[in-house]
Amino acid sequence: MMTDNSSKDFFGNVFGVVKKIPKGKVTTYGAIAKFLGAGASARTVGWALNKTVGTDLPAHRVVNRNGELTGKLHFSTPNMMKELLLAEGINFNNDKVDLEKHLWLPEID
DNA sequence: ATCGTGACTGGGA
DNA sequence: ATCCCAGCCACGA
Repeated sequence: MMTDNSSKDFFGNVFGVVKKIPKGKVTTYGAIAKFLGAGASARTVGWALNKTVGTDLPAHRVVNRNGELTGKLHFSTPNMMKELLLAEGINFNNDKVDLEKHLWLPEID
């Protein structure tokens, strides 16, 4: 439930969605932004996730539209993000996530 | 209050 | 195919 600070701030919404990403799946910034109604504020989504680093939020499951681990440099180590995804059974196409297989879209719970 | 920045996206050259 | 440019929203100073 979103009785917490969720749905109050854009950040809260992002956190809630990211937490709902199933294991072995990934989503894109644009998908989250669009789900929140912002649509074009995909940049703000990533920026919000920047604050989530060090929290329980699986930010490593969020990639850009091309499936690239754009935020890998924001993690503790650049290789951690890919390692985490690999550990979840996500397939990689070179250094990009196979969105066709693992793309997950947020939905109203 | 204004200005600048950003883990993005889409379209054009 | 790749590279560059402009637009978009939210937050910090």
